Amino acid sequence: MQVLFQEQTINAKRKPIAQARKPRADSARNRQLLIDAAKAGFAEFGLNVSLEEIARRAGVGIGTLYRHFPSREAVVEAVYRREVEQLAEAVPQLLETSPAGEALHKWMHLFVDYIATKRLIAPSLGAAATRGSSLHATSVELITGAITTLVKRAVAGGDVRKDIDPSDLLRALVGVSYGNPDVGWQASARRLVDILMDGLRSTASASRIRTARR
Amino acid sequence: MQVLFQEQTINAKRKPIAQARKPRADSARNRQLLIDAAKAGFAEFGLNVSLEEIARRAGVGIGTLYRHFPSREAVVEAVYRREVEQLAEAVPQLLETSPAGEALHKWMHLFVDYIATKRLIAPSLGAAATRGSSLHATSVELITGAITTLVKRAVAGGDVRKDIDPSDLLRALVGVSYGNPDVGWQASARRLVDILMDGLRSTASASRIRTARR
DNA sequence: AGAGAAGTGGAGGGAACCTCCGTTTAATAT
DNA sequence: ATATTAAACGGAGGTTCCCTCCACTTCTCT
Repeated sequence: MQVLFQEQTINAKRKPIAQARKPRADSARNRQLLIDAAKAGFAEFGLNVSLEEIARRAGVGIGTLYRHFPSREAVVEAVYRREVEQLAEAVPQLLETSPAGEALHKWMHLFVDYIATKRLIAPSLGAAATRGSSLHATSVELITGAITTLVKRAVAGGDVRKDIDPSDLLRALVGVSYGNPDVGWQASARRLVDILMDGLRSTASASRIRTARR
Repeated sequence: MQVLFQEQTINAKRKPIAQARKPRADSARNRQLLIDAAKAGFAEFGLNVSLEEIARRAGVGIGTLYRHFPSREAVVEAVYRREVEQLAEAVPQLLETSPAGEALHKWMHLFVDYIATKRLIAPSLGAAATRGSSLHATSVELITGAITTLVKRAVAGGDVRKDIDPSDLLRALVGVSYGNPDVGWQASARRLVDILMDGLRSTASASRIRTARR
């Protein structure tokens, strides 16, 4: 006790300016585990999985979940946010391991998966991601950046035709993924992506399909 | 007991075919009270009012609510259904008490209110009212019928110009009501409705505004 | 008026939400 | 290496909501 007091006196000026200590490793890890568990839970039980089930799957206590995410909506938003980030982060990784054309193709399939989760959680995402929100803006930016990079590289590598506007391609992907809300849409979207990719590759008919300007 | 038996014997052939007895008065009344309470509850507390709160407001037990509506979604659907019915039923009543032009005008304001509730409960209406459902079909039919009648009468009465396509007008109303999801949209929609009505009345510029065919 | 069908109310069991706080653990100081 | 301590953890438990069940009441029809 005396020692304690002495120490305090000696270190009285210890924190003149907040010098944050390194964040704990387990905290970050648990956060990731929770997001993974949430995504899996949504997929398996639908949007109304109990938060306790999510915590159980992540192998953490319910209190931990609530410390990381104060509400259900915060959980949903985190899942969505990470989904978009992964889509963006996949780009360099794909470009490293595959030729540019193939990288673009694979990414387009990832995009279909992304839309699948987005559709699933959209109702609960609610106001957080409406047109105009910062979340929405960030997502659009990240995704546009990703596809632009991929297209540029594929064009540079001669894997796809030169007259591709990345925004048009993105619109095509969205169009392929939305609008058919039946059960088989995901498989259908995948097939359409493959066809789209074939179209991109063909240099022969470069003049036949003409994408609208903007 | 003997009497009982006799009666039964005498009336043995009472129900050769299911002959429903008249539904009880209190049942119908409670149903209405519940729908009213639900609409009020949604407006006051949002879409997640507890069903118990709704029952309380209606002055009935929770059991009664559940007998009438087996699920939350059923409650929401009933509210929506009645909203549409009221919109249709308002027509003859308006035409009785107002000149045809004014009746149309008033109805258009009712329509804005209708959209307000519809927007509120849409998320929970979910699959029940998607394009293609019978609920959706019925609603479109009722509403189209209503506005068509009103327009016809107003034209016949000389209150509005002759070149009005009811479907176009309906589209305009929808356009005026959707698309601006901010807080002031309802007031804005009302102002636009008034302007629209002024436009309908003016016979002078009948050629200036030309509605697209279908 | 009396019988019985139909409807009612609300207690109660179960599930999910969320808070609170005693315990544990990782990061830092010694 | 050890001590210290801020940060994070876990989960019991209070609260709220959901929904079922059934003893009781009320309405309709004879």
